[in-house]
Amino acid sequence: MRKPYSAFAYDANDRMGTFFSTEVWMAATLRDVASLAGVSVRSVSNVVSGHPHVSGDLRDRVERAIADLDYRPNPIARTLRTGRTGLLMLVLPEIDVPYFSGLARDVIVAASERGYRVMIDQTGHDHARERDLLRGGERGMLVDGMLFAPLATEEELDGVPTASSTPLILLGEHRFDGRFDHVAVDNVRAAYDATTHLIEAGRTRIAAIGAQPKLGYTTPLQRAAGFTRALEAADARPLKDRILTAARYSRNDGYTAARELLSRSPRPDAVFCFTDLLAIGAMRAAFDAGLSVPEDLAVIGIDDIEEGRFSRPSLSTVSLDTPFIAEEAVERIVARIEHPDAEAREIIAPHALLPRESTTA
Amino acid sequence: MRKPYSAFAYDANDRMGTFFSTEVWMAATLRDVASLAGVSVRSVSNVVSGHPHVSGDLRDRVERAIADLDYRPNPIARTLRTGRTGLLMLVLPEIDVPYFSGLARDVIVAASERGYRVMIDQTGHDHARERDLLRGGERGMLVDGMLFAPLATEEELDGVPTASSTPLILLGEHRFDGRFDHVAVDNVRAAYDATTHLIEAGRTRIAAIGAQPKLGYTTPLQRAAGFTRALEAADARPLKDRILTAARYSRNDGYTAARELLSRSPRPDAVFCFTDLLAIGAMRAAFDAGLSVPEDLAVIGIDDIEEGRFSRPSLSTVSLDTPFIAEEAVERIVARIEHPDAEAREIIAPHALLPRESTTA
DNA sequence: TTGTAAGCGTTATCAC
DNA sequence: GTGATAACGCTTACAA
Repeated sequence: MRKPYSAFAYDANDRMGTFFSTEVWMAATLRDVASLAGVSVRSVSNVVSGHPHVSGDLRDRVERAIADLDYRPNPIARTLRTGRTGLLMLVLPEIDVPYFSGLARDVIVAASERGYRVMIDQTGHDHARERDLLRGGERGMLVDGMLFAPLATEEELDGVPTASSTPLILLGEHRFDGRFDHVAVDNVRAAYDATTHLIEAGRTRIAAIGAQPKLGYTTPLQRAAGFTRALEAADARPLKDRILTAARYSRNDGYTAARELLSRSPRPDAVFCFTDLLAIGAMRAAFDAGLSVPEDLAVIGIDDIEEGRFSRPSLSTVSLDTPFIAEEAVERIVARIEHPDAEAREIIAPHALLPRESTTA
Repeated sequence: MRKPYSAFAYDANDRMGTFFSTEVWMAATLRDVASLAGVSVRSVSNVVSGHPHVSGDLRDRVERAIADLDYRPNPIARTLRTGRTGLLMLVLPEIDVPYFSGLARDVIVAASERGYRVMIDQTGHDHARERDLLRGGERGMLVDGMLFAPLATEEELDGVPTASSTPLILLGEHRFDGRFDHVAVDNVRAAYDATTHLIEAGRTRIAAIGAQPKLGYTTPLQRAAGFTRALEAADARPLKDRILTAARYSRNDGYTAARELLSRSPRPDAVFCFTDLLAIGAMRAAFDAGLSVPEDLAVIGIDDIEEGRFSRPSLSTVSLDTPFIAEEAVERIVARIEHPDAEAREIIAPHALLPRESTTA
């Protein structure tokens, strides 16, 4: 039974009265439950919030009233009072990039295990938006904590008020300055491992795709560094202009860059793509140019998206363990919400080289 | 400048006093702004909410105070008062299924253009969860409206209180009973078109993948119906057990089902998959069996996910126009939030056959 | 153990 | 046009 409400016979202090035939239904409140059960709001609140000190008889009466009225606590009112929303915000560039949708999935699951729900914010590479989010714009008050995954520049991270603002966890970047909790990926090492794999497969003319045209994003810089370092370590003869840019890390950007690459002479015999999506595009470009992978061109990416396990050939890659990242990030943010002054920590997520057909067939 | 707060010298009614050296900072409230500007809270609220009746001088004073205090309105308090959260909830089975992450992306964009933000709820095929969401569980009060995309059964949709509950838009199903707004896909027709395309390509032993093992989900039933109808219309000789089940619409389910299919004799020469993801898996199964697509097996899906445009061969499919669906769904939900009693409408999203290499090379 | 009442930060209803 | 003040529905001292 839900409580009826009629405009001309409504009394805020005694809404339980008679049954009116009307179309408007009001949600029951604590006070309605209290007055139906003949107890105080305090007691009802105790029952609802699972407070320990309630006698069995009273609890029964209250629970019956709750069922009768189909009462559900209003989360907004509760939040205004307690300051806790039970909401986490996950900020990422684009939800439909497989790596990020996979991460989102894992974050949602991990959060729900700890009683939190997740709002997703797509920045769409909008820097003003990212900065606003970091400074805790209007939205800040709506969420208990933020998981921040976009490709951010170091400058962007500076000037973020560290105390006072919404608890924040950085995801994926590597540089750690002690201000924010940080679940990182060892990008330099991941790129190093991928490149070394190409070298060990006997490739000698190795290029890369994924540098950013102008902005100082940390991730691409680190992956480029790992690439270069691996070539130096192997004493490989450097290709001219060996790192191509890709603005968006889309399949199409990989396609375009690879086509450019394949028109060169001498043609590269291997390409390390900063993400799997770029690699997928690169492989397609090779086929369209009449080449075969890996015979003419070995291709490797980073991310281990499922698409690469089913592509033809299957895509060699470096797996980034998103379940670990998600799990750890949620655990950290929950800890920080409870202890805002705890020291910031950095956690490095494991990664693993996964050789598949695109480099080893 | 942000307002300082000190435990031993704090006065709720005059928090502007002196500057204390302390670590705890409180967010400024309307009253702080009012007292700094020397006006009433009412006037500040007017300015903040863009109310028309405010004199220029007063507005200036208030705006300066807002800037000085770095004041941001508290969305929770505003919500408690107005009943509007500015939040939409998008319910879907799994965010990392490309079709749904694409839809989510488009919904988030469309919502943000209308001043709404989006919470995503992953049901993970949990029926109890879906039902609870539909009945407006605790979460209901947190959002202004719900966009419901999971594969729901008809029984599930019955027993949902239609008035009184959170505004609801159904996405993707076809049956329309006039109770809920509905942005639908003509699943029967889409499946019919895909199947007819295979027939016209000269295929004679056509199978399908994607029926659900037991539950009465609407979408698979409709796609199966379209498939059958197309074969009947063409007077094609039916294959025995021609529709295989796939519990989750994953690449792997497509792979498994296709492998079963390809071991039969006579072997099918074409397969219609209820989704692109199943089709991707089916293609890989064909390659692993030493067959080629489309020569030995033509493959077509539904969804038009980007992955299919880059796969080898590229995947023939039926495009579902998610931007249209998202746009329309958000427009409908916003309209319904504003006019709860408006008559429920059904909108059919367009679809289009996209023949590609997997059926026509 | 349970009741009373004071806010949480807004918006909206009254007066002026 | 602007100023006091009462809600919105909940949690939680403080009392009993």
